[in-house]
Amino acid sequence: MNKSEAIQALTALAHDTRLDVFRLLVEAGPEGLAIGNIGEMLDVPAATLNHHMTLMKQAGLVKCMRAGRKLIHSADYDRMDAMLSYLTKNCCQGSACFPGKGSAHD
Amino acid sequence: MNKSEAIQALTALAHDTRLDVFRLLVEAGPEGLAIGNIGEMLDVPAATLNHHMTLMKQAGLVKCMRAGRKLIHSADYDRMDAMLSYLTKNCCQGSACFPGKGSAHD
DNA sequence: TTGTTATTTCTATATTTCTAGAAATATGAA
DNA sequence: TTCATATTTCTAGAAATATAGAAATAACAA
Repeated sequence: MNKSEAIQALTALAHDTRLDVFRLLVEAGPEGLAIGNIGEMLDVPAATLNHHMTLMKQAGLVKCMRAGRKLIHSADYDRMDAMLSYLTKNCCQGSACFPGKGSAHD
Repeated sequence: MNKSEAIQALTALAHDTRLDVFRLLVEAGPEGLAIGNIGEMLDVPAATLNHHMTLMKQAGLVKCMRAGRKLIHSADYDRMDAMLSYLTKNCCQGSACFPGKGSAHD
């Protein structure tokens, strides 16, 4: 992951609705959720939600597969991991900012 | 750290210049850097840089102390750690998104 | 006090992001 | 094909963020 990808992922999470969506998708696990379901749960109009999902997909934090007429969205844990890893490696010089704690991402 | 604080910290890092600033401050260590020095290093006008520093200070990622006529800014590692911890705990359900890796933030 | 350096505030403009209704498109069922 | 459901695209206005020049403020030195 490079810098602009990391910024994209950070931006994707730095929004109230999008953070809610990501958490829902993490809870939902690999089976994921359809946009319609997410929209109901969070009470967000389809067009607005679609805009946010597009950003998250572009950032790579959300994957999407069609199942019939539903589009199943799920969280990409690896991408999230890569972003956290980028932050600790490139912004915190390894574990430098976590003295005595070590890193989850060696 | 609560959700809106986490979003504030994510937003603070999700910007090209601000991410550069944070990295510079991490490299500089506890001695920190004056805004003027940062502005020279990154070639950003003082007013623009001040705007970004204000956001980062509000997000708690940057601390600031006066030393003579210079204002020394330094990275707040604890805040960064708190944000990463919030993300893994609240968005990834503990170590759920890092199978077999454990967490740096227990 | 006067001057110099460092930073912030004021201000305005430019740009980007957010929101969501309406229309279009895609899928599958009857 | 016709209909219902699911999602996306189009569109436009609203809101937020970014940029930076100029003026104001703060600290210290001479």
